[in-house]
Amino acid sequence: MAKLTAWDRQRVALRAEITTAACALFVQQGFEETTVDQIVETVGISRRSFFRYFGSKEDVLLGDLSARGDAVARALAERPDGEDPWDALRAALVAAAPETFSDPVADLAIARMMHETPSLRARLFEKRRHWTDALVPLTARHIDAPDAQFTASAIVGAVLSCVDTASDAWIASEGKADMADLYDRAVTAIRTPRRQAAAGEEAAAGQEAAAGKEAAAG
Amino acid sequence: MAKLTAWDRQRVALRAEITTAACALFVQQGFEETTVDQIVETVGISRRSFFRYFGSKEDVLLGDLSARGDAVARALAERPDGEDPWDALRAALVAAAPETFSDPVADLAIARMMHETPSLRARLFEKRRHWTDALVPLTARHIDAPDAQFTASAIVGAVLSCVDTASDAWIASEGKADMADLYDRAVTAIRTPRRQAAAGEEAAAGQEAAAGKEAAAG
DNA sequence: GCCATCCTGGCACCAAGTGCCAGGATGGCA
DNA sequence: TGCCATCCTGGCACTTGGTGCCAGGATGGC
Repeated sequence: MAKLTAWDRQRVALRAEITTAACALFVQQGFEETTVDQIVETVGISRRSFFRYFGSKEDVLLGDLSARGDAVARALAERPDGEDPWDALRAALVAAAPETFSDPVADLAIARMMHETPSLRARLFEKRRHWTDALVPLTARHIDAPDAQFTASAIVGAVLSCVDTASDAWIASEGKADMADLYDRAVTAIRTPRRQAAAGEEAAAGQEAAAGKEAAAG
Repeated sequence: MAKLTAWDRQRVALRAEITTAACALFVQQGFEETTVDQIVETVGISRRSFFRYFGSKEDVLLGDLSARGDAVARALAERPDGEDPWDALRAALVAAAPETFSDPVADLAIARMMHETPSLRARLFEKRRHWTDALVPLTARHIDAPDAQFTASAIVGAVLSCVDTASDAWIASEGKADMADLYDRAVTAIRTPRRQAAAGEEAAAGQEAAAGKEAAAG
């Protein structure tokens, strides 16, 4: 199967070299301040070739993120049938964690950069949107309700939102906090009822309409 | 106070004219397929002036979104002190609803465009990130816990995620569904316990754990 | 009527991407 | 060993969004 030609080796090596050089420049002088021409010059390849290896400057940092999304989806697909959707998603996230949020030190700088650079955030969200598309149908399988698809969308959205919240806190903690713990705390924060009255009202609002009138109130 | 000079009038009128012309082109041939030069030519102004009125092509559609965010923040600030954060946020959203998600027909096309165009989605998320920054401290006020800030982040994130889910469904329904109803259903979907076992485990993870010691666990 | 202020257009410029084409390295095959 | 298809590369030209700069015209207070 693995017939590695000289091209393949060269390609992998060059791709790695570009990534290394680019990351060094990014960390050193910032993402937006680093131009593709600079990267190209450092590595010693042509501008045109760079864009053959990476579709965009952002892809140098976000390239393998799609693969990570696939890993989560694969892990989710293997969860047992009757499992609670939250548990299934959490397990899938953890299963893909070795490549999702481990890595020791230098990743903090990268993470902070993604956190602070608009164009990186934008691409990140874009990739994550594809995760969502893959995750929603797989999650719907864990929900028995007439509107399983809708419920699944809401849950997947909330889960990814919790991942975000956890990431933010993780970065704020200088990478010292534990990601899984932060995630669990975020989920707890949104799922724990804060007042009984509210819980009662929301339960009543549930499946059936409940709205329409509130819309008019606005 | 309102000393409207000829400049002001001209500015407002021109801005509106640009918006109208641009939207027409966008709807007609798509957002990405429409170039700034085309817009400029239709309106009869210079390219340079266009970018004086709108910081980017996307801003033509997303320009007033920051104002909407401010409206939500203002509404949230006026909520009574002891109120449940979810209720407060919902009320704030509804209070700002007249400019947040009313508008009858043509908005569906715009909404769908925002939903489908990557660069628009990106800017949208960017704007919404500013909402978050404004909303989190205002929400923390409604939470009494040692980690109110973190909890508030999680809740605001989840609420906006629900708005997203609702928007998606609203678009999917061709604008026929009721936004407030969809939002409530999304919140219910993520806050309703699906299995008791999971609830117990999550509750155990809860409140304490501010930071620090769990870091070692990682 | 004079002058500061504001807005405009036009120019040059930068950075990210893309399409196209010629040329060189690679590897299968005779 | 030589031949040929394949793949990759570099370079060029081009498009698009966006910005800095500067000269010139309209506006409005005095």
